[in-house]
Amino acid sequence: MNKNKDVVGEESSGALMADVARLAGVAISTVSRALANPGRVNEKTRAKINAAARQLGYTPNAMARGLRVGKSNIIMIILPGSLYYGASQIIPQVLQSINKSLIQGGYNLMIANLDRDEISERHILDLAFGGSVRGAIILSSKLPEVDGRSLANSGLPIVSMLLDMSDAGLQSVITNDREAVRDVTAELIRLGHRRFFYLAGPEGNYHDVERYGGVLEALEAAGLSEGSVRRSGGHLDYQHGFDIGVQAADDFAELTERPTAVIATSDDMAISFVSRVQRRGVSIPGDLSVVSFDGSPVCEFCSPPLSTIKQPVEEMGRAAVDLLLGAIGQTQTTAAVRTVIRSSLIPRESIAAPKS
Amino acid sequence: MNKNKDVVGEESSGALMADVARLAGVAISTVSRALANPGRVNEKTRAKINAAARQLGYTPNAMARGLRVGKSNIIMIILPGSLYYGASQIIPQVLQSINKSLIQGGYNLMIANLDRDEISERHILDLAFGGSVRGAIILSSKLPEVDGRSLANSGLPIVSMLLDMSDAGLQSVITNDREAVRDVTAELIRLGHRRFFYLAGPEGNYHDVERYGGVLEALEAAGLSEGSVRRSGGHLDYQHGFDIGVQAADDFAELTERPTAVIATSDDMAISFVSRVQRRGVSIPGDLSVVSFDGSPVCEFCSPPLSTIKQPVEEMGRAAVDLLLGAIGQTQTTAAVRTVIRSSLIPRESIAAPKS
DNA sequence: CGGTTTTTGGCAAACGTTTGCTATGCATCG
DNA sequence: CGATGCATAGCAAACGTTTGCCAAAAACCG
Repeated sequence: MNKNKDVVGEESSGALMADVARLAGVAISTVSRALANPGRVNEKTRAKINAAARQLGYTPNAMARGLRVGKSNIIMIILPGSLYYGASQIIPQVLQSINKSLIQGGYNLMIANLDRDEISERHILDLAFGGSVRGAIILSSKLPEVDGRSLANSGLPIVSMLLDMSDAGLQSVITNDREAVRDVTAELIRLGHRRFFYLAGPEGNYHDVERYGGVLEALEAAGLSEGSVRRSGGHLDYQHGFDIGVQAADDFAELTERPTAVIATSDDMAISFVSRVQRRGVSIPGDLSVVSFDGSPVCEFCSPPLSTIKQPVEEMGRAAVDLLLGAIGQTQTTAAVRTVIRSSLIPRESIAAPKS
Repeated sequence: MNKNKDVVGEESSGALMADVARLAGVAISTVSRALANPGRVNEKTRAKINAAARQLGYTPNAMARGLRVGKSNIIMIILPGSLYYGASQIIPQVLQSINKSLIQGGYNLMIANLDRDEISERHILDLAFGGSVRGAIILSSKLPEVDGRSLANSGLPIVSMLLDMSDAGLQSVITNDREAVRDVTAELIRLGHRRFFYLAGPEGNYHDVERYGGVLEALEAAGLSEGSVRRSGGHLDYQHGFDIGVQAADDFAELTERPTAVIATSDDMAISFVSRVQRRGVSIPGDLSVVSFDGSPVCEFCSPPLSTIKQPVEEMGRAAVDLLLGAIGQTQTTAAVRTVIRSSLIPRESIAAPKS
């Protein structure tokens, strides 16, 4: 469009390596080596080449490079369903953390959404098999697989996050869901609670299984029966956490012998649940203690401030990237391992000893 | 690794177009045309080719294609700073909406973070000038620019979102910040409020300027002086919304003649502010009405439920993608236009007439 | 049935890098 | 002083597609 006479010889097509070579008075191959390799070219020539490159505003073409070396520098993150829940920032935080680590390693992050349809699976497989991406971080329990192509044998390094998929042969970075819930349940028992209300995620979901497992372990350890806990929810996804909490408040209201402590599998559930039962006159923590999972910052500003188990999202993201980049470096596929990073309870006023 | 004798001739390198051609007994070029072009090849040959492709699990190499045609199918979204705020899901929602629309158009989404450092700017410029991306959606008021390369003259189609950058020549998809705040302020005035407290975003920030402008417009229209509103905040970024609210609660407590209505520029600010002033015995909406901006779902479950101006994030995302893909189709760069999608107030219990 | 048009398929040249191999220059060594 | 080695630079062949151009075949027309 606009021809500016000065230093930036901007053609609409952009400067090529050949242009740089010409300007610097060397061969193309020398330019390539000067820009990428370390000591392969004379320091003086390199300086000349760098100057020429800068003057032309030269940027190497990533696709040409990728084609030649057979590698891309793009990592794909496979997200299940929605990117956002009610108030939880888990996924965005993961994204942020992963992206940051990736960039430091010279990689770029591409988003892939794995919905329940075949289209999105095919899309992801095209990315994987089409050489577009160099590795994947997956936050879903289902590996895309269509028409005999499966992400599992794409040859790509894959790391699982949040879910333990080491059984499926994937390096997994997870938190100690079960243990964390067990500990907080034990603490509630220690405070004197004997009847529990559990707000469940989708039936069979990894997190729900683990977290509920934690509750049961604590009950058993304290000699309490499985009947001490009532489940609510179980049919909705985590992204509908608010709805689950609202529903659960209704369920709760109908109970004759009311539990004294609530364990919610996500902050969203806890937040909407608390809001609704308070409206019905239930006092927290007077009548009911509440604790939930995720560690959303907003919990601090609820009334009362909500106790929550904080997931170490940043650390998990970093760890996942480290593992992935490590795997990219190797030729060997390392045996699947679990990397567990501990969650920790942030105790706040929503927990107290039961009244009676 | 494992050689399976059956249908999936999976070499570690993957099937090539040449393999498909050989299996189908045609030339490479015919395969290319059969897979991409519409009517250029006989229906029967095409069927044979499709069968062969499927049998081999063939996936075209995206980088080779990209190199040849000089185009990628990746769109980059340039995000300023953090991906997550306190409880607001604006950015994740944008991401989700954009990604969804993009995939339908056959494009992929790459994330680029524009921090305040030169590294990230350079990174983005490399992406833009290196042919990696086909277009960009930017959520920042600053266009990356380093060493004479500037995103502005990268030749890429760019669409701005949330911020009006039509002055800088960018198509912009925005909401009516100013008007929405003006209307809600007017409504508060109508209810009888005369003294306002305004929780500000960072000084000079587009959204803050617009929203505060809306307040002032409403005041003026009602014949109230600019002194009717006190500002608090202004030095922190939106991502520290909770901190702003906490701070503002302190400021508020020190005022001798207290405002009766609060207008917060983000839900986060409102949430933490409300939490803190309630603790000091301020009753909402009895002593103080509160309204904020964003429309975070969590506002419904605050006590009292918070009135908030809901941004049409999904729609804006869709619109931005439509514009971008439109611009990609054209050779002409269309003149910069603003696309405004209206926000709307979700009225809840946090607003009432002032006491006296 | 020869000539003309239309369809269909193949050849080979791009696209912009990287990199193995070779050529050159220069210093070092016997 | 000739031979050997080492550093540096250049040539040209890849990488896996797409596509302009041409050839062959088929269909159509007079």
